[in-house]
Amino acid sequence: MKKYDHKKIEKKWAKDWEEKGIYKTSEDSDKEKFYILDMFPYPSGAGLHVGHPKGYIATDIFARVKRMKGFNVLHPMGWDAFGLPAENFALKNKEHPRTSTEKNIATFKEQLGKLGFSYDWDREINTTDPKFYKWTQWAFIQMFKKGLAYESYEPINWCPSCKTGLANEDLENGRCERCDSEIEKKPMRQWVLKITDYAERLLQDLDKLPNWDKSIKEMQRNWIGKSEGARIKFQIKDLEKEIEVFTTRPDTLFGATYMVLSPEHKLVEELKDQIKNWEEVEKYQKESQKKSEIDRLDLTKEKTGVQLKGISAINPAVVRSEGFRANNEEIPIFIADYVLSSYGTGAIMAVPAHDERDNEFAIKYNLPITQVISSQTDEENKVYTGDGELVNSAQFDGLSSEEAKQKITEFVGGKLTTNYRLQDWVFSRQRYWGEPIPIIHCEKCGAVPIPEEELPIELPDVKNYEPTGTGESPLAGIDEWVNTACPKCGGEGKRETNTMPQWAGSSWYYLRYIDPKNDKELISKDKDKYWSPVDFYVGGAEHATRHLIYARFWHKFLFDIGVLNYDEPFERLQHVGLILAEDGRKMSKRWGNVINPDEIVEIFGADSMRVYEMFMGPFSQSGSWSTNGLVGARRFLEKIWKISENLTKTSLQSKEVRPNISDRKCFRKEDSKSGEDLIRELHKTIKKVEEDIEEFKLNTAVSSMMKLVNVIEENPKPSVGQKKNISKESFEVFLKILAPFAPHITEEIWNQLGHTNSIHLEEWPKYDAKLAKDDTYMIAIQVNGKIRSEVEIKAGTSEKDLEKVVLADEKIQKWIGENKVKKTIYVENKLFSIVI
RNA sequence: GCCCAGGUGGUGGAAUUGGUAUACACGCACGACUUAAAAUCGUGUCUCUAACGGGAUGCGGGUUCGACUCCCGCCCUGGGCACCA
Repeated sequence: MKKYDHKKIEKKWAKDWEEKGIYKTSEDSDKEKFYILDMFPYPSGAGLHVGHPKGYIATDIFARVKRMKGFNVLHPMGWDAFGLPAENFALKNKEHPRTSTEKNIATFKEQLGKLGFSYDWDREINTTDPKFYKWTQWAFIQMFKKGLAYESYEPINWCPSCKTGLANEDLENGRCERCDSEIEKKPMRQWVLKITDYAERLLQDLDKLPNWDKSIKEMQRNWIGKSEGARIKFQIKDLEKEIEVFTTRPDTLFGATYMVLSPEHKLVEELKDQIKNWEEVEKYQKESQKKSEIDRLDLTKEKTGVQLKGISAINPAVVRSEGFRANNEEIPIFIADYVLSSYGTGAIMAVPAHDERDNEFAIKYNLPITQVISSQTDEENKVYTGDGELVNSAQFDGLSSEEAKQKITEFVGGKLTTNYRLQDWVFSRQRYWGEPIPIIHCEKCGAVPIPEEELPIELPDVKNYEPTGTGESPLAGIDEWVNTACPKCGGEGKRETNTMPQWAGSSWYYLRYIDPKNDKELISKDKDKYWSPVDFYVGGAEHATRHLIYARFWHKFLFDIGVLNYDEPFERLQHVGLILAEDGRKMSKRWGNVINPDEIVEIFGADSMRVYEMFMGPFSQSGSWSTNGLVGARRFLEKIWKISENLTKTSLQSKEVRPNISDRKCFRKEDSKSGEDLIRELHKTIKKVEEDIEEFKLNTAVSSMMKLVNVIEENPKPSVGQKKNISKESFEVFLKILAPFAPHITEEIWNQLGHTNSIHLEEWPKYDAKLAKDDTYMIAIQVNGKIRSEVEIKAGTSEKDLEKVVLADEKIQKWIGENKVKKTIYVENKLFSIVI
């Protein structure tokens, strides 16, 4: 018997497929299209580990099935190659990010090449390719022209010792991870995209996406964070200044007993001369800069704040209610870090009777707590955050919260508004390795976009990747590049030296695969019409909010300016769970627990790895790698190899016409004595595998095929001396459903069985619905919810007939005894329950 | 802390979505083959009990003839929290 030599087989067929180009996508628009996409990888220097391909394997299986079902499939791959690691690598090793990136891509591509993926590499894209980022820059210019890109001073984390901006991830307890210096917030001129203009649509259109994971939609809803409320202005006493607050509870306005500004609020600076305890205030502002938003919002941490002494605000509702002027008309103003400048107006009215945080703060600083919504509990100082009937609210007493929200807002000249937690997107980085922002600054004309015909603005080479010390990008040091003419007036201009964030290219890359060579436009109308949207998008759950919201935003924008025909990019979305190392931690160089797929492919073969990764567990769940577990997948393939060996020995003499798989005759009874059972099992398996793949339950698809193989092995041989336990035709049907999972071994066996075409170009087998069902069932019999016996029935037995059999059952009679049967319940073909 | 997932044998997991809990696989034990080992094949493998039976799906309660599944309250683990990719 020949050995299952995976190395030889896998190499042979990988070469063959490439030569024949069997996975090339066509533009044949008569066929129905299917666009299935993986989130493209960042080609890091570390290469692939066994976790990366999990999602790629699953989409590859799906793509292969769709091809077999006759779809024109687009299944491409590319590289998200701008980003910080390449730049840091360049800093250390003085190697241009372009060269290190190219090397990494080559490594990734070689590794992926061993895993049997059916990508159409003619459509490969790379975000760092000027031909690609020309269109990233083009899209930015369109946004600029529509007023969606603007400049603003935004705070960044600044390390005064490294003289560079830092990501939140590079911080450790508010200190620089590298040099341990304390971080400052430094305002930096930034380009910002007005994604908030799209907040409502991004939220509403989630309803158009029934085939997205519910949890991801929920996370996006919360990220967008819509809340209805009002903006209300509070006068500062004796001064010509106002504080505007956003509140979701204007109905509780009479209960506002103090106000809080975020420490960064610009009024604080403006009121410097009136604030008597300025030193204390300034100190608090500095302290709060060090805290992250997460710390500031932590409900378990004790609230802190400082009163702005010397000034106070007037509660507009109280002051306007004649005869109601109590001592709570004038209220103190605080700054406290539990109020964020990025949310609402950066200022709140505090209602300690009806808000948890305000309540905690009020108790700590001994501030009055005025109940204005009646609640069931009469407990003093108890927070009640629900709606209810107004009390202590002058002429509004007795109204419901809902009515009062509108009436009180009106009464004080406020405005009912909607607020979103979503913030505008800071879209510039003071880095080298990113897309140059195509803007020229002119003293006369301001920020001027570069004329479209001059795109792309290529990233120039720099001598030095070191931070400039001013926080500007290394590009700022290249005078001959920076200094240029203003495209509008021809006068002196300076190029924008900020680059785009790594998210830019990934916000629209999926469109480029559709039309990768188009030099005239981002995408041609016809191709967009045929291929869009992406039918199925698979990737990590860590992208649930940012990447997926950014991409939806760009897509909607491109739709609005007429580039695209539909306003949602991804029809179906599925997230992939991580593969952790055997020790349960993330795979990382740092822990020394990385498993390289090259080794696995070498020892066990790509097919075994593919089958194992799908079999590990539910696709979206993370789990630990186990090389032991992989052995099971390998054994499964070896069993199949063995069955095929027996087949080729004994059955090749029977020359068959190509079987018509929908014809039940092709599963011949002569398979064996129990051929009928085997045929049923085969049809059940086709059905199960097909349905499971559609639902992305790839683990149970594999297990059902394993079951079938066990049945084939157990199946008695038809006669002495003959080793065949399944007919060639039936086995070939099985091979076809296995082919998407294990493309190499199935192709090899298919070839050995005498076929000259590729199994991957075969049609997906159709199952016979009648044969995919059992003809007898075991019915469990319960008495008062406990299983007491079981009976076998033929399919189609009526409930009445079954009841007779059940009640005649000795064991059941014993359990019923003298009791009366109150009720019976029949679950078809499963269970019969008796209640006594 | 907030948002989103998840918790089932020694291990990864299955369970037609309220209907026989532990499919499939790994591991382990015993047996067959072998001079021997590996590989392969076969048998067994949640737990208590001599048995009849009983108990188990993170913990505590509830709804139901019936709960891994639904509801309430806890505990633990993972992902995200806006400059990681």
